[in-house]
Amino acid sequence: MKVTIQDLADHLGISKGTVSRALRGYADVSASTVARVQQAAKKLGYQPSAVAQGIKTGLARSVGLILLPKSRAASRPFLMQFINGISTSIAKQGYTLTVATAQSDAEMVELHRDLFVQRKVDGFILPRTMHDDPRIQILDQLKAPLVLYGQTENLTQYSWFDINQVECFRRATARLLAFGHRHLAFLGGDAPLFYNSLRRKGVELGIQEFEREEVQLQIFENITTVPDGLECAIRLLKSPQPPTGFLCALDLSALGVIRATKQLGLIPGEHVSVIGYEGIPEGDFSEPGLTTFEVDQYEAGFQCGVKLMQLIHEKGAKVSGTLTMAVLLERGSDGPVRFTSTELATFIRNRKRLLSSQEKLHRMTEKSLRN
Amino acid sequence: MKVTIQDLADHLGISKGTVSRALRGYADVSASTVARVQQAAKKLGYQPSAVAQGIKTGLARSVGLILLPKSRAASRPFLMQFINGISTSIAKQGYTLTVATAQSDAEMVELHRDLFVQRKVDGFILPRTMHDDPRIQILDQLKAPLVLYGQTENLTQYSWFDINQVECFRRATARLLAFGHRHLAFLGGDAPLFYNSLRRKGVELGIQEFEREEVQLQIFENITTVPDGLECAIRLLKSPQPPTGFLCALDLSALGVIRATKQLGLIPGEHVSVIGYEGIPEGDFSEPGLTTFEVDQYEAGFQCGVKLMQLIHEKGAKVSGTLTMAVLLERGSDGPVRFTSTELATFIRNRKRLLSSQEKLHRMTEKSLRN
DNA sequence: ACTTTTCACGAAACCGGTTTCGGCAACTCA
DNA sequence: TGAGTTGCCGAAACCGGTTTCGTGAAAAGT
Repeated sequence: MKVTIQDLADHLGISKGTVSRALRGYADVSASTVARVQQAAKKLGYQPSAVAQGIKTGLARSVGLILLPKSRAASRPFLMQFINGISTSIAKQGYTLTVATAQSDAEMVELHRDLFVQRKVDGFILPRTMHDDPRIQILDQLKAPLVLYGQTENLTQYSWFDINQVECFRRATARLLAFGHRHLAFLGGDAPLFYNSLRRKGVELGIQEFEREEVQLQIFENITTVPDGLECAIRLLKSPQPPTGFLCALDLSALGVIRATKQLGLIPGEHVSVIGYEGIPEGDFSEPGLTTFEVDQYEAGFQCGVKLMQLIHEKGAKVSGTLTMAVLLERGSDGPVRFTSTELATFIRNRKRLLSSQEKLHRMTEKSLRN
Repeated sequence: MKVTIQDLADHLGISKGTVSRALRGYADVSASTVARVQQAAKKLGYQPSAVAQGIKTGLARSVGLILLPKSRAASRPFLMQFINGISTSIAKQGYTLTVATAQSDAEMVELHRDLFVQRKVDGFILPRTMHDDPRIQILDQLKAPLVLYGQTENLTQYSWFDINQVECFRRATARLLAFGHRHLAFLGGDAPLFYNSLRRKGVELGIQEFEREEVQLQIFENITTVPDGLECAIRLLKSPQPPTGFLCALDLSALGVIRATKQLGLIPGEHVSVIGYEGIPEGDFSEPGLTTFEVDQYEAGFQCGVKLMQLIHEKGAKVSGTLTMAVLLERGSDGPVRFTSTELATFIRNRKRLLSSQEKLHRMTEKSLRN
């Protein structure tokens, strides 16, 4: 049924060793034999079994990517593109991508170990790097090749790829300051993940560089979902000194902030400014659209794949790190400051009056135009 | 460095054959030896190489999923959950998921063939089934186990899992009819994909079952993106007999319709009704929220994985198909009919007057309440 | 007590490739 | 023409497991 190297050798009347050498491109095979073998291989549809090859070479020709879908509702809109990037970059060398999911951090570490000792994969791409990432520790022990998508401590020891998130948030901060905002809030994401420190650092850097006036900054962490962002923003906006500019580590929390803004009868982008990070599609469907940094996940996956291939194949290859930028999508959720913090607080206190009268007028308008 | 079965055998002073039999659970090994072997395996951290195992068993212990990311901007929000479902269902049997991407239909077919003849995977899950799916044809030739996520012709020959999309769209149609809509439009998706026929059939069925009054239905195809939906809806709404209810095969096109509605100064859910399908997160962020059918992609992946494991392991296992339902998320984008088609046309013609006066009133309101 | 069966394990073949080694034939060079 | 190269290929070892086969010793049966 399935054609093996022995079948091919028998068909050609030569030994399987010669067939193998011919196909692997060894020098000590005559050009004519190579041609004959290649032709016959194509004719019979022979392709070497990756499994059988792996046993001698010690390589599975596969790289691992282990995901942690925290909740069943979690959506990763760009996973497809990240996977696409990895897959296309490693396909050139005959590699494929093995994807697995873990339900907890502990299980995730185990999975990495098992997949590597079972030789199901030859190396790993580690997304969502943490502080003192336990995956790195175990893979170090096993001397498993790895590439980080993100940064961590001791960066010189590993290959990694990342967006310059510090710079992104520095620019976002400078942007809001240039718009005249003086009361800012930073809504951080998952505290244990390394990206969070970087984004916060960017904000702090942006404020530090700004020397014209005094700036107020409030910092929060673990604001990772829309409800988180909504709740946090409501609380802040109802306080006596509400921020007029929100810097959100995640688009999701930024969308929550926008919702909060509207619930209070404010217009996002006019009364309050919001900037997010990631570029998820939802950001284009909120009203106004979310100003955010769009990350090219295909490129990220591609670069991680390239780096991992280097580590696996070029023995003694040195590790390398790469930083790139995300592009700012200027949509409508931020803009020149309209109110000072104090004015905003007053405005919000009057929101009920505003809302009810607006609604009345709206109804009147429509009725008068019904036909 | 890496501990092999021979190392383990030497360490215990027994033959590697016995070690293998002990670990595989053969009967002809004494209980005491089994215990000793298992203990030593755990102590030395021995795990059999999947590659080496595969050569004798002929199995790679991996299943394939090949994706087609049409454009680099494409987002599949629930891919994560689909993958999670597959991965968890096959992990029990020691299987992992191999994911690859193809850039064209032809490449996709090739990839399936190559991955199978190279024995990188033991079977496939095929999402997004097409009419006369070329993947199925080639995999049939190779006698490769496969499970469809979706339906196709000759369904009795394959294992498959799907949402009852006919029923979903029948219900959606019945819902709009019950709301009093009598002019409907169906915005279909990718014409070559099988789901499109099913969803259209559901709409036609819903209308057919409705016997009270005459119903107008307009059908369109290949409306797969937000701009597609926007453009199509604008055109329809500006026509002399605009539909008052839109049935969209895809949430994305439904979101486009909602945008169009607003551009024309109409209120979605009041002046015009829109229903989508899939349950993408963006649908919750449009205003109003999109009424749609939410598909449990985790469950879909899980069931596909289970079925594929059966095909691979239980030889002579019979194929099986499963239909389940998606749940209707009733958000704000649909509701009781307000205008007949003719009234709506008139209303839309007056939209400019409406819009400009609304805006004026809005500005007045705000100014009067500034402080 | 002798045969038969069962138990538990070692030896070896095998899976489908890769890679080393050795040798024959042709070719080069003196 | 004989010795030394070189080119090309077959034979066989090897990779790390699984599985079959055979056998010695202990247990069971008569």
